[in-house]
Amino acid sequence: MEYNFSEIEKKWQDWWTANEIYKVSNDSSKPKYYVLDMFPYPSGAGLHVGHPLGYIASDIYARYKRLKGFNVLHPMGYDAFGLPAEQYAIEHGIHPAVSTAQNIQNFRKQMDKIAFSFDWSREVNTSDPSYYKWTQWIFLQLFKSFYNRQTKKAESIDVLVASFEKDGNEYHPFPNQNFQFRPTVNGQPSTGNTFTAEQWNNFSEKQQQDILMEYRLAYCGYGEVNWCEALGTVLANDEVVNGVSERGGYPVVKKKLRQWYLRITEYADRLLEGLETVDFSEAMKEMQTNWIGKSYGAEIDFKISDSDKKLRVFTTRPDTIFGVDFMVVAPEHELVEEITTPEQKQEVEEYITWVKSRSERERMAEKTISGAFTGAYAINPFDNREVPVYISEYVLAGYGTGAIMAVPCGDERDFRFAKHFDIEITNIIGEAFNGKEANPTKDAELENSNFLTGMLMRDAIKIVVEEIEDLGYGKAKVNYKMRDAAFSRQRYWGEPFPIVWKDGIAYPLDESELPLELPPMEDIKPGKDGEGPLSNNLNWIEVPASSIIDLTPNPSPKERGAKSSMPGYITSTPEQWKILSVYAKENRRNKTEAENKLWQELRNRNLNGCKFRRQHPVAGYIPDFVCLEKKLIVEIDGEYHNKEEQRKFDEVRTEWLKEYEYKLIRFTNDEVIDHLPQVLQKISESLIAGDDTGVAVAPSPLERAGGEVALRESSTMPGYAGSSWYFLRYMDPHNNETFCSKKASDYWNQVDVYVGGTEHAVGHLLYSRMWTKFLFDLGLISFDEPYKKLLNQGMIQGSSRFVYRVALWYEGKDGQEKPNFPQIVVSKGQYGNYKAKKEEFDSIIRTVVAKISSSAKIEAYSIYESHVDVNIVDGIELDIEKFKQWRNGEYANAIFILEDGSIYSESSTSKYICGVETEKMSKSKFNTVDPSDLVDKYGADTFRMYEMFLGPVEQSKPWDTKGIEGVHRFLRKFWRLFYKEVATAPSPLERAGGEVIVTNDKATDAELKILHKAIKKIEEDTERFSYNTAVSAFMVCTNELADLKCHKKEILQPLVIMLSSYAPFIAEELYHTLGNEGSVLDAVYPTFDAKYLVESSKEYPISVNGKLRTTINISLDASQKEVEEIVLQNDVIQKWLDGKEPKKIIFIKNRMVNIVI
RNA sequence: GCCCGGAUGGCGGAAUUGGUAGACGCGUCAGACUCAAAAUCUGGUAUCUUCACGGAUGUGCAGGUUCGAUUCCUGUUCCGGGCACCA
Repeated sequence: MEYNFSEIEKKWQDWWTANEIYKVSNDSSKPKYYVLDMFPYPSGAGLHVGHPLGYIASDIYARYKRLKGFNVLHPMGYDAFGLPAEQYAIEHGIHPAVSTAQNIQNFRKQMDKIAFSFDWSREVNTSDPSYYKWTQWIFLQLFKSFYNRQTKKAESIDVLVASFEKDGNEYHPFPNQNFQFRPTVNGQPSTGNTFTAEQWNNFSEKQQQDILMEYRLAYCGYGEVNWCEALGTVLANDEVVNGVSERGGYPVVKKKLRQWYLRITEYADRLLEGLETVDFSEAMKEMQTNWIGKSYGAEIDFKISDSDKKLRVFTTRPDTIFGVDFMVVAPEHELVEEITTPEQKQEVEEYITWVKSRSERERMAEKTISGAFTGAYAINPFDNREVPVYISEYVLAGYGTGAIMAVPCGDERDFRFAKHFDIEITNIIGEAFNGKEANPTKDAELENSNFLTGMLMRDAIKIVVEEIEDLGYGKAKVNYKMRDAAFSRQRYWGEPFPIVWKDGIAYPLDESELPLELPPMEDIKPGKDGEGPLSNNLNWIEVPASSIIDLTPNPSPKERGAKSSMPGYITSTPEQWKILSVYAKENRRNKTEAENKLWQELRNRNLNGCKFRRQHPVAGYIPDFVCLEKKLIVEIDGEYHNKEEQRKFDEVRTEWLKEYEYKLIRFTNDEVIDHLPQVLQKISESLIAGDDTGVAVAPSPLERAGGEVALRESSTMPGYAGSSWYFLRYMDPHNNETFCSKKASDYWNQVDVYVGGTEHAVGHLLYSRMWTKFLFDLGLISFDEPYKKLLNQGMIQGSSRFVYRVALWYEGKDGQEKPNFPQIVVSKGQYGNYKAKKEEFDSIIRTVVAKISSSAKIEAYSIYESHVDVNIVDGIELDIEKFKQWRNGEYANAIFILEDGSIYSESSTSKYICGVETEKMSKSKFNTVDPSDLVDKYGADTFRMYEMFLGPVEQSKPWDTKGIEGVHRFLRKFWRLFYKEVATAPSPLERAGGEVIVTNDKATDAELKILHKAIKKIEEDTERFSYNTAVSAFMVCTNELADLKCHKKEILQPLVIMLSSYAPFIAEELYHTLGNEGSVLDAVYPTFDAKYLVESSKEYPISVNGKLRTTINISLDASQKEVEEIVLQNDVIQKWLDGKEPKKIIFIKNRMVNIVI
């Protein structure tokens, strides 16, 4: 029988689904194992071959662990909030919920083909209210908590309030030392950053709340963002290029906006300590450590000359205090304005304006020195030396105190700055400084340094710090590079904050009001003054103030009878139409029985003379039937609608259509088929009612509240909110009482293996580690690190293919390309000639042009590289016929100059060779490969094994489809160990007569050796995620068994079981071929027995002076002396010794022998 | 600019602890089967040199440590990832 993968894969996929083979219980006597993939963002582009790499790796491991007797949790879901969907909505008018639902369906379809052992009953989606209810809930806990530095954990804010009431903030100073606390009590300004219990009790509510905000783990503050006025929106650093927006090229400036933050800095030390308890790569730990950036140093205050102001700097090198030649302050530092002298004012302001347009990335990456002198001088507290104060972009406001003391002899940037501004450099390290470049050493002896002179810098640090503290010039300080995490986005498509503002105070919603659902909005555009799009939705954003005080639930938009400011159109915009009409056409083709039945009645104005349209786009939706005049939509719920996610989708749709003042009625499939007359009656009634059923407009909240209105937070949460805790939700995905029951999290505990890319090294991984620690502090879970082990998967890069297009210019055409002239493309080798042997190539082009037109004369020509779809290139050879059809026949009439310089015709023997380059995989580069295409062609098993065979999981590598055949051949060869194949038969049909050839004969030692060698290798490799070598071990052992013509069940069954984690379909089929009942997933992993691999001798490599000269077979029992004798007698060695005595003979048992002469 | 990775035949890669560099697969060449093609099977395939045996060179580049280095150290080049609103 032939290995018919499509039949086999369909068969077992259905069988597994029917038997719910992947369903995992929280209740099992087996030990647990949790294998998790990083959340995918369901992008519109669908999966490409890079995505499944990690999923296959984790799937193999999950299946392997199951065979090893574990209860394995291996879930999948979607990180579905995000900017791309919102951007798509803005550009195409398709609601994010809709495009996201479509994308998810597409992802799921693609994933299902690859046979992942995901327990889909646990699927989560961060944009689903039943999920983000708990994201909001955790946010509220963060909001209601502070970090108690005494107990080193998060605690309820009530604890803090109680402490304030009793002792003021004596025991809990403000976490942010830069915070300037200046409330007035009874008209008197307070001093310092402390307040007493009495003061606290006398503060107004607003004052108290402002103070508490300084402690909350989720708090609202102000932060600088890249603001683009023209787009009315905030931009990411990489969306800003040279001071203008990447999209549109509009100016971008820094702007302070109100932002929510997570006080992750409070967890900095614990995040560092935690790294010691987890199994992450050293590189990963290093990246996180560097990100947190803990450094020890000192804060020193410098007085400003002729002023009462002080400039506070942070330095890690207080030992260089006598080498300070100038100060540099961040341009946005609040002191700048106060200390700048009138003469310098203009220069400073101009510089600040310029810096405002620079992204932080640009500022850090900039090599060119820039800055401006403020005109002010700072006084070194130790020697009273006055040094100039500059501003420069290389000092960032957010790091340290936003000001540095510059020591040009010890710091490279300071040195370059000094050179640029001609500042005299003080040398405090003698010969260690050569005057040409700074020397950042800590090991030089200090000179010119007052009381430190003669000391080693390293030792001086401690002494200066003590001195600084004693003299009151400053204090020792631990600094972190990490900043609090900005937690709000001025976007629509994210979790709404469960916060209501009134008189500048943030009130949390009552937990019973969660989830606070994202309201449907038709037009997603930025709000005013940097507010999020939600601020435009007055019906949602405005809340009666009374609802805060008594915490009564707010009426839903539905209850309020939302009415939007709808634009006039009743059907889709041209843009929407363009996209949706394709789907609509598809839907019309694939009509169901019910749809057809109803359509026959509705068409031709059968019902009240109203015209119905079928699958006609309305806004961003395609209703089954719509009567545009009466604004009535009729939907039929087929099987398709029974799915959970589809229902959600439908709810959104209904909500939306209401906004358009459409009415929607819905029937089930069965109703239409079995009760058509009743259905028609109902539609008819709705049509009549439709005449006067305008949506009632309820009074606005403002009216109801009698003018007392509070506002919801208009920002939404960032992408990492939902993904910071999702691993917990999988444990208990349907729980309506809590985010995850303690019982479930106690059972599943930490994620044992977490698979994902290094691009998440410092973002997602740090945030989710912090959330875990927080939930642990509150006692909600019993572990404080989410991921026990991390496996980093490499990226799969695209392998782009190029054709070389000749652009011709003709005489008299003014540098214009002649229209209607066939395209000319040249093969890669000829493109090489164009560069190397121009004359030879010129004559080819002339010949070609002459052939096309005798009159055309070329003035000049040049050649451009142009991406071509990798899927129509076989390796590097272009499929010319497919290429001619590509992109609607853009190249249909093209002339191809082949590798040998000839012109392509049907009888050509030469080929068209494409250029190759490794680039990021992206649609615009035509180098994406859809896994589904490969699965269709070779089967999921082949695809899975090939992805693993490409190379180590951790390593990035370019994708090349070419090698997949080899893996496919291996699976067929493996198949032939079980089934006889008449290879010489002329057709597959005739070859299919082969029968099962597995025998129950006793295996020979040689066969057992092959088997156990494979068990050892494959088990070890699987255990350490070295899948490429494991696949290779399968190949080796299959080749060896085929050579021995071994068809014994004793040998084959263990192999099938091992193979099942890599190629589950073929393994399941062959497992049944061997006569087993049940699924191979529940088989037991074979046990390795070392006794089959015992060797008595080894073919030793013999080197002379480290160079291999020969090999000799020597018994493994031989002693060094015996080995020396054997080796020295060997002819080859004799020759190399050339009569000399060896100085030394190195013998390492079971390894090698080396003779040193 | 800063932090983290990576670099081995024509290609993807192997060498797990410093011990036979190139396993396995692709590609390619030759052969078998076939009227032919496909499929399948067998064998060769780092480079240079040699009729051959063999020899020399070779793991981005330049050094170093070692009896011995793809592996350890120093420097350096190029490529990839991250740098806080892409996820």
